[in-house]
Amino acid sequence: MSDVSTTKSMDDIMSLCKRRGFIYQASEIYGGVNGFWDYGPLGAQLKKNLRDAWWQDIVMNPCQGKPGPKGDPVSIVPVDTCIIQNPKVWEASGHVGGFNDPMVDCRETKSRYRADHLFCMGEKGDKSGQIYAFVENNDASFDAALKKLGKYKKKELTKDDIDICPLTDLSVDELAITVGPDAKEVGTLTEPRAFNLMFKTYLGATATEDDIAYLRPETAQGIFINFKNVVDTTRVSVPFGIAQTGKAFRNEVTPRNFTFRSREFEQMEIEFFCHAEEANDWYAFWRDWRMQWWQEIGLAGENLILREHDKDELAHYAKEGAGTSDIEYRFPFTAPGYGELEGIAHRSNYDLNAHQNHPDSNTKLEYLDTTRGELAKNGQPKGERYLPDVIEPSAGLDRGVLAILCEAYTPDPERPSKVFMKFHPRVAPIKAAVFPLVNKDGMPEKAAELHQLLVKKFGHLGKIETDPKQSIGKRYARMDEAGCPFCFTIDGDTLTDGTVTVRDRDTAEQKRIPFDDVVQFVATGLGLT
RNA sequence: GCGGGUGUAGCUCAGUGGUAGAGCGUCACGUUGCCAACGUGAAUGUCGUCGGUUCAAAUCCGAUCACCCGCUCCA
Repeated sequence: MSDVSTTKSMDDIMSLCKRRGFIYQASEIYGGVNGFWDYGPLGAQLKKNLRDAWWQDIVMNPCQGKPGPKGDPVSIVPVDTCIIQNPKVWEASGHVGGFNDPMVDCRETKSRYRADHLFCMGEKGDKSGQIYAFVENNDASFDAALKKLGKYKKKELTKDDIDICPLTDLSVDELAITVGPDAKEVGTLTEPRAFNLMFKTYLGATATEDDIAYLRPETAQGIFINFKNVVDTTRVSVPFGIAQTGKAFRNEVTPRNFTFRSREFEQMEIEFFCHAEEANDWYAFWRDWRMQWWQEIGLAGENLILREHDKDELAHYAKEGAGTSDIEYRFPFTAPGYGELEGIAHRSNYDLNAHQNHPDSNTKLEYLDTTRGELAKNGQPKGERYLPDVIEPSAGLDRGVLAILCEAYTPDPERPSKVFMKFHPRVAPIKAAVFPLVNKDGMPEKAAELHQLLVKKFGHLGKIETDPKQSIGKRYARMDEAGCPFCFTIDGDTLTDGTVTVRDRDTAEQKRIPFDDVVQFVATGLGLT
């Protein structure tokens, strides 16, 4: 395998992220806090640029003008919903149940099981003998437990000779005489412990159990609960999408792999609503276009893949739909495997249905589609009421940033910095740099002039750097590590013949262009023309 | 949550019981004419944290926190 990702060291990338101000450990001066990361000056701009690129290509100019499956323009509107919502939102969505799975650990085999997936067996009528646990719906596990029980009892046992009960029904004393699946010793299973993946907080100052609220574990539900508002107040019609970016929070059991699995993270989500008949086409459309988008933003190589989920790994809401695809990136820490950047899920009408049917919501969420239904006497369709299906392209912004950092990291022993960050110009935090060759003879003044010009023109897209100090090579090297695509150098000739040197980050090659062409050069380089 | 590893300057790391170091980076001044040039000078650390052993701890012991790896988990 010749891919570069396996030769890149995550330690080196993390070290550069710290050294150059991309990403810091959160609360570092207090020893850090597990699962949280702060973005430094370059990282914050990089992240904003990625978010802005998404916003531009999803909300402002959906799919860059690419028409949908039927040839119509893609319609998307934005929202910005709260991190804290009525807790009933999370009951309806299934998060309050699903995010509270109790787990059991085995001290002997170091295995962990979902407590509700474990069952145990003992000989009929024997209240004191050892109990043997096995994994639900796992014949091998069941047979092994039965065999161990038989060996313990020193007789052949069959299914008819045993009692079975859920592990969660066992008392502490019974757990102490239980042998775990795959275990040899008795009493190695821990008591079931709840792993609450949602962050809790309390509304109001009294902080009683009645005031519990949750930080959202995904931004999607904020969109679903506003579906009716958007339909009622905006001139949208199905098919259309609602998009938002924002923070979400999950109390991950094991935050790991730099920012890849953080407890606080930012999502970029679209919920695209369409008629069930068209859902499969829209699913394929979004899946392919989102893949193309990540490629265009700089993840063009073989480290990016589109992977269709197997049936057995589909989430509960996706069972009925066309499926789920992941756009995955081969990170240094996952190689040769991949880690998820974005999931495109066909959620059918699971979420709208759940909210409509929650006993306390009491709101009809059905959409009246006036383009469907039988024709009335006047020749107009009578309309059809339905809960739209949903295609959900849900991307992790922090994961996108991390993938871009990993992809951009390019070792190059030939250059002074030994490494440069090959960001796509669109996401590069520093768009251009202007340097006087030396800090005298009118060059700094000329450089300041060009710098101001570029700031005025491109400053809204990212940082325009300038620096009159130290040697030119040192300044180039710094820009290499920051991933600045273009450096313009003012020298003596600039003052006489009106040209500047432009240095290309990726090739380190230099050429002279007229001072007056610099703005156009940058515009072209950033893909603005 | 389990097991293993790591933790010393911004980064990479040396330092195995006796006055905290190096390289690079950063900053200042000078110099400098296209790839971390050079000269001079400077700043930066409760050696992750807390406790213990000791006349004496970066060093030994314990706990704890964070990160990395393997499990586990992952809407």
